[in-house]
Amino acid sequence: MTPAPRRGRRPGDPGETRRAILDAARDEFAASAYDGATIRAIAERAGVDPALVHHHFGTKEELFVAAHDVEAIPASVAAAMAAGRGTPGERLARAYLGAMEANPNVEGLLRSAATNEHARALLRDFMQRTVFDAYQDRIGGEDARLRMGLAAAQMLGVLFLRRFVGLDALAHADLEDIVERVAPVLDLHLGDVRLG
Amino acid sequence: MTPAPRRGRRPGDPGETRRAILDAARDEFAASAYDGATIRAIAERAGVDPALVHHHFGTKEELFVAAHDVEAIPASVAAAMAAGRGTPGERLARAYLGAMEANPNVEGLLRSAATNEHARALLRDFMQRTVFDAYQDRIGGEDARLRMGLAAAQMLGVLFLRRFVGLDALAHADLEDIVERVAPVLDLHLGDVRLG
DNA sequence: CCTGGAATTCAACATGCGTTGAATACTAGC
DNA sequence: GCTAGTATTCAACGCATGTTGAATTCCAGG
Repeated sequence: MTPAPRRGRRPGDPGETRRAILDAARDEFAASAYDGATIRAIAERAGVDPALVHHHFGTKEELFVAAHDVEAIPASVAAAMAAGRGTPGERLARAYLGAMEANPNVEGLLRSAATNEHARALLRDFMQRTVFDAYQDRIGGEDARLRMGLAAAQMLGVLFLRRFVGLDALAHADLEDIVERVAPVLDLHLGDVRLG
Repeated sequence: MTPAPRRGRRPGDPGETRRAILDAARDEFAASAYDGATIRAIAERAGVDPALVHHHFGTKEELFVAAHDVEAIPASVAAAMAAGRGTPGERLARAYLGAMEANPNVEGLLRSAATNEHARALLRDFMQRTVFDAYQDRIGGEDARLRMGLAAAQMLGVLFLRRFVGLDALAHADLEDIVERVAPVLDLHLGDVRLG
């Protein structure tokens, strides 16, 4: 009994439609990665014609970039870290693993980075410029970036096996349980981090 | 001046063509992952018509499975580990990281597991049945599988950032350098492993 | 109230994909 | 040496995809 969708502009705020498309794109990219996600599927999820997606966001790559505005993430992670309890490693692990699991952005970006050149560049720049640069001077030593990379690798590998591969041992484990075990690794890699 | 390829069977061993196709498939899957790799590209890489790929290996999924016969990997890894030097963690790290970097199989499987359901199942089964089961009783404790998962996550995350994302700090680092830093993490996760 | 522009759908396009069936060339068993 | 089967290419089908242009409906400014 859904009334046949008619042509032409609708009454109401077009900004809402824009947001709906962005949300749909985030979810679809997270579920199927860049190459697997189709404009048609995103449009359907948003209850909209595929052509409208192009009208608002241009090409598929531009939509991907628009949907993965990662600049907002670091602030929320920093807040979670400042409010956290335990050793630096524990607070880092809880904040980052939590953020990665909660944010479809991150899942979409990671899934796509494994296959798509553009997503790869986006993730690389995000990690290097937005994350690593921010911690650079709070971590001693000349090999600071290598050690940050290894710490990131531990957390990212967990996400990979937990969400993408679905490895039983990790997929069914409690996140706090994992945090407890990942924390000492971060402390080992990073040494004494001064947070905040 | 390449002679126009003529129709019909060629003189010589057809097994060689089969092998060429398998090699091409491995490389192409490693470079572009399951969804990105096309039968046409594989065929071209092997210097062969796309239809021949189907004739020999059936559907694309069947080709993927045939190209990723991972059963042979554990044996070579075990050998590298037995001959290795250093702590258990060091030997594990060197053997597995080395094998992952040397084997296009692994790269293709990992890249594809991020997006494709079938590859995911293949990798999951490989890790659980072929790797984890083999170490199960050599590692103490009830949470052995969780700890193995975390150890695997550290190594896998390194590969992900190094090869897929191309994170500078890891991509340009010497592998032996990484081995030295990953080793204590494995020892931390796994405790005292009895190798061999 | 009228008019220019923005939002929205529809229909279609070109392209690339996995796959198939027929046609041809070689090989092995009788 | 014939004959059944296999290896190989060619041409094509059917489908899904990203993208575009025209048609229609609403909104905002004069």
